[in-house]
Amino acid sequence: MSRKSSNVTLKDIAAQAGVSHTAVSAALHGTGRISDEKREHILSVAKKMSYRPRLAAQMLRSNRTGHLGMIVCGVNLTDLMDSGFHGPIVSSFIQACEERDIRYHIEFAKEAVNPDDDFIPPAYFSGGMVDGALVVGYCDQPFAHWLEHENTRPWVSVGESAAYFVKDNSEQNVYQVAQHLVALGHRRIAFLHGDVSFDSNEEGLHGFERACLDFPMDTKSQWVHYIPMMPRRDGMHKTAEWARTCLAESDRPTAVICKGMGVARAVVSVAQQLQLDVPHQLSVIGFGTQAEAERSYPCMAHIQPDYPKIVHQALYILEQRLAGRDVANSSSLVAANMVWQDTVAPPQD
Amino acid sequence: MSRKSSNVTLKDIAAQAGVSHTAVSAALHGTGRISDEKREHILSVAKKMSYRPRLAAQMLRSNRTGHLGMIVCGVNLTDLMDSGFHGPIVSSFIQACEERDIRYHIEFAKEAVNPDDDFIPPAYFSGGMVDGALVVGYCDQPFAHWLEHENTRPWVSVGESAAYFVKDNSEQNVYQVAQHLVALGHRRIAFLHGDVSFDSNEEGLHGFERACLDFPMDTKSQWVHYIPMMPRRDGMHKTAEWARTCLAESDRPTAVICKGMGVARAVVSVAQQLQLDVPHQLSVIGFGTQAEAERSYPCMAHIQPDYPKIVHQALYILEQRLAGRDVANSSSLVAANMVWQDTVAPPQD
DNA sequence: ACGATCCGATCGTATGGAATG
DNA sequence: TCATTCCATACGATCGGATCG
Repeated sequence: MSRKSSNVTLKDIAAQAGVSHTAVSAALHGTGRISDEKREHILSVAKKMSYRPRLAAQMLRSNRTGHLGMIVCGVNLTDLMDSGFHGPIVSSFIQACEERDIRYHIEFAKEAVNPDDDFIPPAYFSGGMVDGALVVGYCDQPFAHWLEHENTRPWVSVGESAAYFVKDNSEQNVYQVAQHLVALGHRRIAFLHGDVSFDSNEEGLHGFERACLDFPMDTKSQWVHYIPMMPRRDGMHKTAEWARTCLAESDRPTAVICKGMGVARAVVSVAQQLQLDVPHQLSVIGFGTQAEAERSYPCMAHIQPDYPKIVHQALYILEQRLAGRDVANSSSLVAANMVWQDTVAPPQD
Repeated sequence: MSRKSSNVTLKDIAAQAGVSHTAVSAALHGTGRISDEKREHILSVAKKMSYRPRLAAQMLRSNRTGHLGMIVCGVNLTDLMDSGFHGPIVSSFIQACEERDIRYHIEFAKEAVNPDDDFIPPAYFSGGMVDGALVVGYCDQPFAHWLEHENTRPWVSVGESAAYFVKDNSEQNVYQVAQHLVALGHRRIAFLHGDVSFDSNEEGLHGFERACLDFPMDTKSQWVHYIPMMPRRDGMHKTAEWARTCLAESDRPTAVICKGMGVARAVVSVAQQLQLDVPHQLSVIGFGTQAEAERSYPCMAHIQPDYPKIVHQALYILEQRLAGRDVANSSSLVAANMVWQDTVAPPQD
C-alpha cells in the first residue's frame, strides 16, 4: 500500500520523547506553556523524525487554513499562459505569496456549458481549503450569483468592478501614451485596439478618444482600427494588411499604438519592408509584458500593466477583510509601467 | 467573525432531514445502504442547504486526498510564464487535470539560498495534501535527497532523468529538423543553440552534430553558435550581430535553426533589412510554442515539444504507481510537433 | 435472515481546563 | 501561588459493526 501516509504524527514524537502529545504541540508552536529544555529536546526529536504536520488535520481542527486562494475565471485553459492578463496575474500572485510565505491555492472556475447545468462552485474555495480568495477576470452570471448569495468567505476582484476590486487603469494609460507621443512631436497617431466587449479594451479606446480631444492630434477614422486577435494568424494578417495600406500613404501616421505585442511586431515588420526606419520614421508601441517586448527585434516600446502592484493591492484589501478590519479604499486603479526603448523616437520629416 | 466557516455539515442536514448523519453520508456517496426515497429526500435537503463537504475532514478521515500535485523546480518565479518549458508544462498539467476532473495543487520548490540552511520540503506534498506528484525540472541536491530518502509518496519526473520520468526528445527533434531541411534541398544550415549546461540544449546540439555526419550538410564552425539568452536584450543584440555578419557573406547559410523564438525573430528581422527574402532566400525555424510562433510576422516555423503528451504520459505513470500497479515503461521520450508555416521553403539560388 | 438505519470509533491536531510538582 | 504537564474534547466525514422491524 504505497499510498499509506506512514507519516510521523504528534503521538509518535511524544512516545519517542517520553512526553504527552500536547507537549509536542506546544513545543512546536512556541506557546509558552512548556519549559525551555523540554521544548528543545522535543524539537530535536521532531527534527530527527522529520515530522511534517498533517495540513488536513490542522485545518480541520483550527477551522482556519491560513491559505489564500486565487480563482481564475473566463480564460480558455489552452492559452492561459498566452493571455496577456491572466498569465501575468497568476504569476504575480504566486510570486507575491512565495515572498510573504503565504500558502495559496489556484483554481479555475468551471463555466457552465449549457445554462441548465447545475453550477459547480470552485472546490477549494467552497470546500473550506482557503480563508479567502482573489477572483480574477470576468465571472459569469451563476458564479457571480453564488459569490454574492451562497458564499460567506471574503474575496476581492482583480480586473473587474465589484464591491472590492483592483484593476489596471487602462483609460489613463492610453491617454498618457498619446500625451507622450504628442510631446515628442507626433501629430498623426494611429491606434489598433482590441475587442471592446472587454472592459480594458473599451476603456483604452476611451482614453485615446479623450487624448484626441485634449491634444493637437490629427486623426483619421481608418487610423483607429479594431484588430480581432483570434485566430491569431488572421489577426496578424489583418494587421499587416492594414499597415501596408496606411503606411504607404504620404500622410501616413508617424506613430502606432498597438493592443498586443504580436500586432506591434507585424506593424514593425511591414514598415521595414516598406523601407521605413523604425523608430525614426515610425514609432511603434505595444501593450504587453517586458519579456514579450524584449523578445522582439528591435526591442519594442511597451506598456505593461503593473501586475505585481495590482496583486499587492488586492492582497492587502483581502487581508484587511480577513482580519475583520474596515477597508478605507475598497477599490483602486493602478497605473501601468511604460518603457520607450528602441521603437519610439521623435518623428522625422 | 467573518472567517467562521458557517458551513453546513452532515449533522445539520441530518437534523433538517430527520435522519442520522451517516445516512446523509451514504446518500451523498451512493453507497447502496439506503432506500431510494430517503436518499432522494436527503439529496434535496442537501441541495437546498447548499452543502459542500469539508475537504479537510474528508482527507483526514480517509487518509487519501484524491489530489495530485505538481512541484515546479528551478525556475525564477519572475519569468515562470516566459519560460519556454515550465510555463507550458504547468499549463498542460492544469488542462489535463481539469479535463479528467482530477483535483490538483501546484507548488514551487524553495531553493536554499545558502547551503547550510535547513531544507524546506514542499508543504502540500509533505503535508499530505496530495497523493503523489509530478516533479518538473531540475531538482537541486537537498530536494533530490529528500525525495529519495525521506519521502514515501510516489512521484514522476518531468524533463529530467529519474527512476520514473518523461521528457522531450530534444536530440531526435533537432536531428529531424535538419533532415527535413536537407530534404528540401538545404545544404548550408546554421544552428543557434542555448546554454548546453541544460540537458535539453546539450541534447539538441548532439542531434545537430549527428545530422551533420549523416546528411550532406556543409557546416562552418561559426554557423554553430551559442546565444546566451539572459539578459534578453543582450541575447537579441548578439543574435542580430551574428546575423549581420553571417548573412552578408556570399556563401551564407540558407537555413537557420534557432533555440528560442526571440532569436528567430531577430534573424528574420536582420534578413529583411539585408533584403533577403524569407523564406525563399532564407529559411528560419524557432523552438517555441505555437502561440509565440503565431505572434511573429511572418508566422514562424516552429518546433514545439508536445507538452500535453509529456504530461499525459507522466500522469499515466503516476496513476499506475498510485494504484500499486507495475509500470512497464518507467520512462519515455516524447517527440515534438513541427510546423513549417511561412518561414521555411526550399532554398532559391 | 435480511434490508434499512443508526451508533460510535477514528483520522491528526489544537486548546481550555484540570492536575501535578 | 505558579510554572509545567497532561487529559479530554472537538473539528467533519467515513465506515465497520450493531440494532431494529
